[in-house]
Amino acid sequence: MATKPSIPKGTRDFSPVEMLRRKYIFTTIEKVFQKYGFLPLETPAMENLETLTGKYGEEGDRLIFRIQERGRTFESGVSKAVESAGTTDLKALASSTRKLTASEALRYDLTVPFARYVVQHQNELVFPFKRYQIQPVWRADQPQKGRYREFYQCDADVIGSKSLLNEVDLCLVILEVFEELGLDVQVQMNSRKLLQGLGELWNVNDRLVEFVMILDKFDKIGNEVVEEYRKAGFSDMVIREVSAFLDLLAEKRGNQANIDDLMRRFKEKGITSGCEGIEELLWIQDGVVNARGVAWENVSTNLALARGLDYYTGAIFEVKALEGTLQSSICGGGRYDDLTGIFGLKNMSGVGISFGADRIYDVLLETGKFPADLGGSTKLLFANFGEVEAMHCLKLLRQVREAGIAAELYPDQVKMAKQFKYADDKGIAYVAIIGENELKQGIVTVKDMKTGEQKAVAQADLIGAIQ
RNA sequence: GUGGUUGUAGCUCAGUUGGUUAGAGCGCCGGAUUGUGGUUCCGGAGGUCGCCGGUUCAAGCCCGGUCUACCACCCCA
Repeated sequence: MATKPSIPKGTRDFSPVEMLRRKYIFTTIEKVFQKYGFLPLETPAMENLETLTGKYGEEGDRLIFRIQERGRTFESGVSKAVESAGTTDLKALASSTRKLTASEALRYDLTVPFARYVVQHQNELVFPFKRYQIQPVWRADQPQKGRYREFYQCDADVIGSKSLLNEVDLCLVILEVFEELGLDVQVQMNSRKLLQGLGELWNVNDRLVEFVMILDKFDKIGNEVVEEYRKAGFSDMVIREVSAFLDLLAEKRGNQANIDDLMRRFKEKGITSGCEGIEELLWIQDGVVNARGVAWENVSTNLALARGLDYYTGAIFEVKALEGTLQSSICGGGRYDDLTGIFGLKNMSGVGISFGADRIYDVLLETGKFPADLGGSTKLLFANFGEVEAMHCLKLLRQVREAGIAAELYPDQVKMAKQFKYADDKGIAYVAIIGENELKQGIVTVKDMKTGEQKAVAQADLIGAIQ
């Protein structure tokens, strides 16, 4: 017997009901993007491997799905590797074999392909270039709740402008999208410059990435990060400073006093990056408040926020749902000063955000926030009484459809119970009955499936009867 | 990639210290109702117990492996 069919791990099928909900999310996001002047872009599912490698850090490289090409089997890769390396040492061969068996890969995110696109088409684009992109991405990760190997990202980026107005605009996009979706969220901001300032302040810049990664765990494990710093071998001075800093943070996160104090210390020591970082964050916050007319307490600074991506250089954002049980972020983004530099185009600063549609879906489902009626279902079903009646219905069917009403004719002449059950299962609002009697009299019996009421109307009045 | 939990009908789950033919509810199909769904009543179908192997006279139950989903780490949307 054939084994049960299945799909690869971390991937999903989407049923019609699920698709209606997903489209609701996509169109909500897309409408906001368009309203802010972003234009659509699509790039291929696969990129050249070298376009992607080295852009997401060591861990990211491992999570890239490589495509094994025709005629480049693992065996041929191994033998070529042995040939060129002149060794049979397994470890030495592993990496070169991988390179020889794949030269293409599935996209890992939308930002890097976007950067590649900008560089390739720099002469045709109008800068600042604002694009949005809603497409699936793939990661060879270990699946978990809210973590898939194939999922959609909804990105909006502005490239070719250093203005912080772009950051403000993107914040407004985030707030508007979640407002439209009816979801309470917390938008957290931080700045790479500020984090670098901290590094200078405590003299840990030689290990800044490691330092920041541990700091990022603060939200999750709290003061245990102090222990992590100790384990990682940071000096007593650093540990003392950090833990005092964290105490302040826990007490009054994002508090003005906290930030003022930090600013004062940056100034004393002449740490310009730290000062800039703080000034920028305050400027962005002012802008958001100014635009909306009111302070928005759900936009806050989180000095312990980091984002793993190597390319962020300025402000960074992360959004978490305040409802539901999902702890991971549902939207993230930031400024990157030199993303296109690696592809040969210098001085192209950009800033972007990315919505995780699949996670947003999970949260909306869990919290019951999807609208009850997402449309998509037929409004009127013509019952089928046989060939003569069906032929007659086709005319009416066309009229109803021309009026913009989704309608269908049951394709088979089967007993009424079955046709009504079909209408019921599909959530069809009305059933039009034209049997022998109705045909003779030129009328149609219309049944309201919700109330069960039934009335006979002239066929010319059918459309009026179902609105 | 490392460690842990899990898997029985389409769905949610029972299944005793290993012991005849593996159960329930919901759903599905048929009938009561040859022009009426959602309610009611009657009947029916559907499972090599995730997959492969082992122990045993005997395995849904014990052991090993593997896959999936989930959880922690890592990282992230």
